[in-house]
Amino acid sequence: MTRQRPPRSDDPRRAILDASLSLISEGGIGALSMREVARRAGVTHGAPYHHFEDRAAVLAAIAHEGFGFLERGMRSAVAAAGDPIARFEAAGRAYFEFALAFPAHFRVMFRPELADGGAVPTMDTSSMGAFGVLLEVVAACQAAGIAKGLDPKALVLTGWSTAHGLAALWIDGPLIGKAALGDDPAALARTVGATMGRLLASTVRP
Amino acid sequence: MTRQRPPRSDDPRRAILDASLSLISEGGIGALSMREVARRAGVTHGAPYHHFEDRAAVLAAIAHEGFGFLERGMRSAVAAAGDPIARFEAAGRAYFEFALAFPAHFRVMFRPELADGGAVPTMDTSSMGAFGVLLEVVAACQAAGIAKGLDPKALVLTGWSTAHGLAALWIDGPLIGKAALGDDPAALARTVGATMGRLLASTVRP
DNA sequence: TGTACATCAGTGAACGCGCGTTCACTGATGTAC
DNA sequence: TGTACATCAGTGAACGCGCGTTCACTGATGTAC
Repeated sequence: MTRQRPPRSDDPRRAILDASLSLISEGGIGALSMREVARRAGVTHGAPYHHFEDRAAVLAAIAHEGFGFLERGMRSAVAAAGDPIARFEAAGRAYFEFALAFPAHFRVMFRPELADGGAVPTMDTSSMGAFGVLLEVVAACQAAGIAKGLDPKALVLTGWSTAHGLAALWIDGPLIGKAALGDDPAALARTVGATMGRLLASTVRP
Repeated sequence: MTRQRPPRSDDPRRAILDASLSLISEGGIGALSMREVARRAGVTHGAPYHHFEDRAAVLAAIAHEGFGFLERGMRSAVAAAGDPIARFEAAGRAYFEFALAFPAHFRVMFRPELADGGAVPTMDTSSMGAFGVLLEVVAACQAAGIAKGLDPKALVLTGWSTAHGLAALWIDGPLIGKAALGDDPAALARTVGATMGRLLASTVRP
């Protein structure tokens, strides 16, 4: 049988993506330049075009990878949590932790207008996985008597907004109230998660 | 007494800011170019430098203006609302409505890394006004027996994150679940606001 | 009312720069037989 | 094992472009007296 051909060097495509990600982490999407990426990857500026058609294709690849990471992170966090409210909190915290761990992916995923016209998958299609996780979690909450009177989709949107807002505030600049609440992101996530959890728990009449 | 000298033309500084805002609304901060601004304002590319020292100064002026709009919007919305929970909802909705009404300001305010190094006021100082509004509202809630057991600052952060997240998702691209929830922003704000309000209300034992 | 001056907004040429992208080419590494 | 060929990653020169910023200058509009 025919062997798979081994990569000729250590995955040059990956090297270009990684250089792009570090550039975006440091200076935002605007700082992503194909020439600087090539410099960081230690090649000449023509080389990246062997792996990506153009700059937009690099952004599209990053967004695609990011949506995958996000969904997998949320799924495994939810699976590891206990009761329904804990699962809801876990989903939100996984979202936030994804943003912390992959800030460049996060930035690209939610700025489609910067991708030069539609190369980045729209959230309506690509994010359905992560959206679905939240829907399942909310359904489990309501089956357990939590927040029974509320529209499940409204609850999903509220939870998503909260997690996204906290992540965006953290990533895009000095967080409001950072001084008052501490600048430990894990603590912030715990604080907000616990607040939402307590609010949900209070909907259950003993 | 000496008359104030009337403006020589119709506020050219304003014209430059407005051209910048429309550019940012359409293509993000990256689309703000001094030369394109001049074109839109109908002047040559040297003219804007009579009114702003450089590109970063334009962004700083926009951010400053935005923080003012935001605080005033939240204050008047809160003042017009009734009971404490309604005031909390009103503050969050005013935040979202500000982002809808002034998307370019909103983008600039929360992307300090793009302002070329600190010309944009940091949120820790400039946003204290809006932050203070939320703190007052939460204090009023707790005085009325709502969410008594929760840390007020945690509640403020949670509310802020929710409003910011909804706004960021709306502005930065196709909102998750837009298809499921409708694409009317006012309805979204009502949905999320009402959800938070119901959660808060359920903390009150009759 | 008239004259001298100051200020202001805008002009247009010029600077140097980094960028995205293309392209003919090189050299190394693999496969087929 | 040896030879011919294909593929792949990278090279480096070249293209045209829009950009931020500077600067000496013009002309209109105001003020002082």
